[in-house]
Amino acid sequence: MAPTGKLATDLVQALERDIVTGVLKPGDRLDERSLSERFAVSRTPVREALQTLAGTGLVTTMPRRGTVVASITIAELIEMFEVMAELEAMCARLAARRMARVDVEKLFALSAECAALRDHANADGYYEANVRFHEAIYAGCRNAYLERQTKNVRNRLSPYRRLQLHRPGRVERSSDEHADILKAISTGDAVQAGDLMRAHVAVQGEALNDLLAIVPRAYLEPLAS
Amino acid sequence: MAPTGKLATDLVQALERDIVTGVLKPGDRLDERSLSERFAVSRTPVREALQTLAGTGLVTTMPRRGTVVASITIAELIEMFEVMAELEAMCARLAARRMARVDVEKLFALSAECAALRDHANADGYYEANVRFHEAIYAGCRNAYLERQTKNVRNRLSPYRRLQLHRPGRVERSSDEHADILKAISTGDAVQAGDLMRAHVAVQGEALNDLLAIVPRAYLEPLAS
DNA sequence: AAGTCATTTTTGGTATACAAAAACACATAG
DNA sequence: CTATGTGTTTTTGTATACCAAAAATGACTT
Repeated sequence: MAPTGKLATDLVQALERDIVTGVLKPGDRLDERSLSERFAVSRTPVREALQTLAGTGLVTTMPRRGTVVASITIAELIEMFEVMAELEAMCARLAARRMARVDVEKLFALSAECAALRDHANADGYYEANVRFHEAIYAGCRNAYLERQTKNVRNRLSPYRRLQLHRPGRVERSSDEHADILKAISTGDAVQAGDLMRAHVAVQGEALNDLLAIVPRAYLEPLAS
Repeated sequence: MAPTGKLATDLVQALERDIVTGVLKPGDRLDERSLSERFAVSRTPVREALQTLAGTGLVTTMPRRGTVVASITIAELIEMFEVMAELEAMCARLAARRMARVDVEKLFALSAECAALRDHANADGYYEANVRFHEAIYAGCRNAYLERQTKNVRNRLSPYRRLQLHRPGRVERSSDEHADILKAISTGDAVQAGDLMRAHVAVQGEALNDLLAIVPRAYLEPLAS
């Protein structure tokens, strides 16, 4: 009818946001018809959007059985954290060698922002600042491809990462680690920056056993519910 | 009409193969209608396949301007080799720690296969054996996610990698490096295996300046031809 | 009463049709 | 001769209609 002129790309962005921010939880069904009427478009662009999201791994499409927000098994979660730690370490290592002074200044500001929020018992606020700090380091590696890849893994893990910070004492430790990483970067100690970042990320992966006791059931079940 | 029952997934595989093997070269237009009649399907599954390929980065879709086989600029190529080297190094490092003895035996066989082909002036044959050797190491890291990611980067680089081996002396050196990497893996020296693999892959990236003089023009031009 | 098979219903996959935008070509004017 | 503008053509993007397959439900049989 009224050809909206809006692109299917918008759907990808909207759904991605809903998944990353947790509005849509792993395992949630993504019904093509409901989505099409919710966004006031036909099923075709909805299908294309889901296809794209399936490519990034955010949703899982089982042939003839529909698409759901991707659930990750514990084994996959551990694997992804292992890769994530290495990619972030690489970002930090390269950032220590390549980051411009002016960008390091901005990184100091972001670190201060994190530190300011650490005591406010505001885990969500800290989470946002934390994301900005890490993304500034991704950008600092001066490797756009690495930056994209790292953000992609982060996005897939984000529904699970968010829960991590609710563990007691994690915010404080995280903030301290940020300061150490920043110090290594600002002094150009690439190896140290990489090692610290790897540990900073890996500690979340290592805490997966603890996670088992905290996380809602739906987050952990494999795709076949 | 005749409902094929076959999945659009087949199209992805076919196109992927054509791109990876070089039948379709970077910059080639992928016209939806021609593809649909070539594969005897309608435009819908073709579009879905292209959407999927765009997700993996093998093709580039410019809104309203069609999709082409992804061209990579020199800058992107360097970036991707930088990431590739690190991912493969990680695979080798983990493989040295986790690979089963029986799989190491198979790796020895693959290495011997490479060595056997090194003197046959058969660059394509060596290329295939080389791929199998590397993929065996990916599998050996026992991290399916890392394996997928690494294969993905490799696929995107493959049109450019293939040319590397045609450089004089490269096959021989590559084969020697395989032997050294294998030795480190079989003795469980994880750090050494990682470092050797990183160098093994990175040397191709470092040779990009040489590549400039060899590669066909079409391979290097940015998307906007 | 329970299990199995058939039918119905829902939903995913494909094809076709239509609209809009961009590429192309030709013509005309400067 | 070149450059710009308009009309045509090609092609992408979206909508709708159709078909097939799987899940759900109900009836019949054992």
